[in-house]
Amino acid sequence: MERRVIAHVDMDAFYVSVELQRRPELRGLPVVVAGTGPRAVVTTASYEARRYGIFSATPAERARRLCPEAVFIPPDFDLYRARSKEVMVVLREHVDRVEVVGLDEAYLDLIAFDRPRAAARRVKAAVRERAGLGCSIGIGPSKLVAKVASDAEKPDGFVVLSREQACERFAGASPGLIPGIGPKTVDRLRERGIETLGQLAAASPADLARTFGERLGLHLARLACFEDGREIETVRVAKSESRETTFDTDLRGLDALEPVLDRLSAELCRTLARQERTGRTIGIKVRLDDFSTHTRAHTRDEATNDVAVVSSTARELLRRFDPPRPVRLLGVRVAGLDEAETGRQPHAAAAGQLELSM
DNA sequence: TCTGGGGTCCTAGGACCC
DNA sequence: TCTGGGGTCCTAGGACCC
Repeated sequence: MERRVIAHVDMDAFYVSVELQRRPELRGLPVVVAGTGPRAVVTTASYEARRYGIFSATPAERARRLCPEAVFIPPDFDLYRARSKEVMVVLREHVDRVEVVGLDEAYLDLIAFDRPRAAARRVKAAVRERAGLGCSIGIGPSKLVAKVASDAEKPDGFVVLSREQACERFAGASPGLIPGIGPKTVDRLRERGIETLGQLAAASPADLARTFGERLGLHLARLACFEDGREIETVRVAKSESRETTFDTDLRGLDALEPVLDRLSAELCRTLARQERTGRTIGIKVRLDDFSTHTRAHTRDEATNDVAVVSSTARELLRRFDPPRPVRLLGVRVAGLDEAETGRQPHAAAAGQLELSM
């Protein structure tokens, strides 16, 4: 494989840092960006707040109990999006090939630089100077090593690792350190006596394949050795777009749910229309009070972003699902966005029905 | 103390085609 | 009466990421 030099830039406590720029008097205090409703969760916590055990996805109610003195700020995503764009502009001024990941992360292809480390230092300084924001940077031969390196010493980190150094440095860490190995997989690994990355790296790939399936098993074996061949993708095109909402208290019955479905459909279609995108698959998502999540979808022959079509399809899917318990979350999704400009031919079966009905 | 919103990718099974 | 192999498309659920 080609030699590669990749940097991962991770903004430090991005949303909180942006908020602190307009409220500098809060610097050094526990600050939490979180929604206001009874079911809100923490979006970002300042490093001071993290010392109280408050992290992303902590329920806001719990965060308040953990640290009553903390300052709570409702999220302002329009602002974060705007500031994110500024940061990405700075990155692109320094590096040709940039892959943006969400609002606060990016991969940089540094292969063209004689001195990639110096280039990354310049990027870090420029982000601070131009945007007034701190970031952590990791550099490695793959996205995986770069990402883990950027996480290793944040905030304000700067870590360069070879694949071998990454293996050595994190051999004692939980497999959950690796992006892609989540809580469920960590549990399953622990059940098999694997508690560290070193143990995972030492496990036989054949054994892993037997327990986790061919694909996932071999994938885990590779991840444990920090082997990762993913390339930097400078353009990403969304394949689906959705709107969803969690109710402050559970809703029951179609009469209560359908107006919400209509509102979500309208918002979604407005966005799609503005971007001149259409999709063939219309779906709904329903989370019940027991937190079970159900999806239903219908794929049409023609792509659409027509609110009348999306709304009525979503209503029909909901009517057919007929939620058997109180509903906590409702969502609408349009997928298969603009996959082929021309649209597809109807299925033979569907075409047959059309003929019959004509 | 229950657990947001917006995404991606994978799997498994069924329908259907050649 | 017993019945292929490969491929695509679609749906539903689940794991995971930021």
